Order: sequence, then structure tokens, then C-alpha cells
Amino acid sequence: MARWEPNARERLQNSALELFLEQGYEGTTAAQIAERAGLAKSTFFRHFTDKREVLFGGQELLHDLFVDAIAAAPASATPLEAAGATLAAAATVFGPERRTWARRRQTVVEQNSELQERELLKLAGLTAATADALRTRGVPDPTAGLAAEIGALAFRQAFARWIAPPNQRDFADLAQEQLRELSAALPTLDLTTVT
Amino acid sequence: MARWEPNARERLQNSALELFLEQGYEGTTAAQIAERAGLAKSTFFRHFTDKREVLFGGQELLHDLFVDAIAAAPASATPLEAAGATLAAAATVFGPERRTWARRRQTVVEQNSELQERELLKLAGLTAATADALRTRGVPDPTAGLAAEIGALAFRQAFARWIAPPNQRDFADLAQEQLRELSAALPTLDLTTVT
DNA sequence: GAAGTGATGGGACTTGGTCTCATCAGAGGC
DNA sequence: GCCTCTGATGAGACCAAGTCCCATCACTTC
Repeated sequence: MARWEPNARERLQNSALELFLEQGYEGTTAAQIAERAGLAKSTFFRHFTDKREVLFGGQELLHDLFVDAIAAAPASATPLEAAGATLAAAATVFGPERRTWARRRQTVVEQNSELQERELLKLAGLTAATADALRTRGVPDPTAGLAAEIGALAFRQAFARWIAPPNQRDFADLAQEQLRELSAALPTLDLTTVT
Repeated sequence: MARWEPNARERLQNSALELFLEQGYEGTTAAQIAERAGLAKSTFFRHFTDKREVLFGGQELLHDLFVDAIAAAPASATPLEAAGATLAAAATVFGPERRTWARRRQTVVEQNSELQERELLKLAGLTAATADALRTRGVPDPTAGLAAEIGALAFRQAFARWIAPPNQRDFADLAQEQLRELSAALPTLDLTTVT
């Protein structure tokens, strides 16, 4: 019997989510999470810088997927099309097998503002990376920032629908639909006069 | 001589900003802030729920200004014009006399991600309130969310320029300019085909 | 002058998070 | 088969954030 069971990181993530659902985020101690995973508190903080971070794995992966997706988009793609490519890339991460996990995670995040703050920071990072990648591609400001922001909005809305209980549709479908709806709505904001 | 010097809250805010600039945010203790303000640590947490919150006063005021500004906008205003009204309302808070304080505060926030998280949460709250106010006004989705998001982007960019060192221009000017630039850039994102 | 109110001080306590040192399993070299 | 090196872990001391409770004191009101 090995002293070290494998996948300590995963075990911590699963134990954390279980405990958060049972006792709430604030009602759960880092030491409890470690204990359920068969580890010590100090080991928890060796794997995650934060108690919050245990719910935010794989953010670097998304970051790279986004940047690569824009770099790989054809030169003929419009800024919003390039942003749409990031959503398609994200769909490879949000497969159907992750949906129930994402749902459970979401119920926890919704109940705690520290977690919402962390989520906003991560999303802001992805948005900034998207805007940078667009600028690298030659898209000028303020178009690059605007396209990234609209992409982020489509991402958030698509994610919310992907997780909404009766839903069975793919993330990719929902994301493209959201982006299409947003782009269709652009003319409705038209600014005729500014005082 | 009164036992309680007046303006405990303000004194704490000023002491905190001073200490953060001298020693950094993480290098400063809540107890130190309280001490410089002539108060006790427990009193600090009676005035601010967080160590972070000491840098985020007056958020409720902005919230109300935003909501009222949209409610007061003429019925003929387009969604982006209504969003622009929130920026004009914000300008009453960001007067020239607050600029140096805002600059100092910004240097602290830029150095710490916890503070950036908090700032993102506050801004997200304002954005959501703006979108809600637009919906109340009869603006349908997704236009309402989109207009609020663009307003928030204009706000962020205007704020950044307002505190950028050589600047002397009013926040109101900069905000309207940013919003105009963004709305002018909208056609450049046009999504011709979505795969 | 007595009672009430509100802001404060002080200190105990829990938990997040850091740091250091010892320990132990496995890989590879001899 | 033994030795050493490495890497993941455990244990515990330690600091600061944040909570809580209770005593204290200035000011107000009756």
C-alpha cells in the first residue's frame, strides 16, 4: 500500500466540492478538505495557493486555448469571428461529461462573494488576453477591446445556459447562438446623439 | 477633549492609504491602520467588513447615481445614451479634487490582486444594476446587457485616462469621448459569417 | 443626578495562509 | 541487495484576518 495515493490534487478538488455542498464554503475548513482527501492541511496549500483556488483549476489551459484560437483564425475573419473562435475552443473543455460537475460548482460559487470575485478576476484575465491577441493580429483599438468584451459576455451567457438544469445542448452551439444574438442586437444600441 | 475624535471612518481611510503607499497593502496590518488613526483593531472592523473595503467607500452612492440617472433619462434616449447618462452622473463624484486621491489609490490597487478582485466585483455590481435599470425602462435583452457592458467599458477606460498623470480634463468629457469612440467602432466588428 | 444610547477598547478565539524541518516512498547507481 | 538522491508529504509553530463578547466612557435625555 503506497504512502501516497495518486492524484492528490484531484482528490482535494472533489473533497472540497463535496464539503462545500454539504456545509457551505465558509463552513468548510481547509483542514477538513485535506482530511477528507487523506492529506494534511499543509499539503492542501502546497497544491492550491488559496482555499478559493481549489474550485478554479484549468484556467491556464483556457487562457492558452483562447490565445491559440485567435492566432489560428483565418486572416479573413472579422474581430467578432475571431472572438467566436475562442468560444469554440472553450467548448473542447466544457464537454457534456463536465456539466454536472460545473453545475454543482456553480451552486457553491453563487453563494459566496469571494468566489465570485475570483471568477471575475479569471474572466477578466481571459478577456484581456483575448483583446491582446486581437491587437497582435492587427485589430486596432477600441475595436479589439470591444470585441473581447462582447466575446466575454457571450461566454458568460452561454455558460449560464449550458448549466441551466434542463439544458442538454452543447456549449459550442449555445456560444455561437449567444454571439449571433449579440451581434444582431448591435444595431439596436445605435447612438444617435450624445449630449 | 472628547474621547472620540470625529470622522473615525475617514481617518481610517486616510491612514490606510498612507500606510499602503509606504509599506504596500500586504505589508500593512489592520491593527497598524487603526493605530495610526488612533483607534483599535476591533474598531477598524466595525467600520469596514474587510481590510479591502477601506479603499472602496461610496460604492452605494455610485449605485444609486447610476440607477437614478437611467430612470431620469428622457424616453427618447437610446440605450447607449441612457448608459451615457450614468457616466455623466458618475462625473459628479469624480471631481478634480478627488483625482490625486484616486491616483494614489490606484497605485495600491494595481499592486494587489485581492484589491483588483474587489474592484471587479463592485464594477460588475454597477453593470448589473445598469442593465436592470435599462430593462425596467423597457429595453429588451440582449440589448440591455450589451449597452450596460459597453457603458462599463467606457467607464473603465475613461477612469484610466482621468487618472493618467498628465491629464487635467474632466471625467465627464473623457467619458463621453470614450463612449463616442466605442459607439463609432461598433460597425467595425461586423460579423459577416459565423461558422 | 440617573438612566439610556452609541461608539469604542481590549482581549479571547477561529481560521486562512506561510514557513521550516523531519520523514518516507520510489528511482537509479553501485 | 545496498546507498543515495529526489519529491511529495506530515507536523507544528507562527502571523494576520476577521468574529465575538464584555466592559468602559462620553453624551443625551429625562
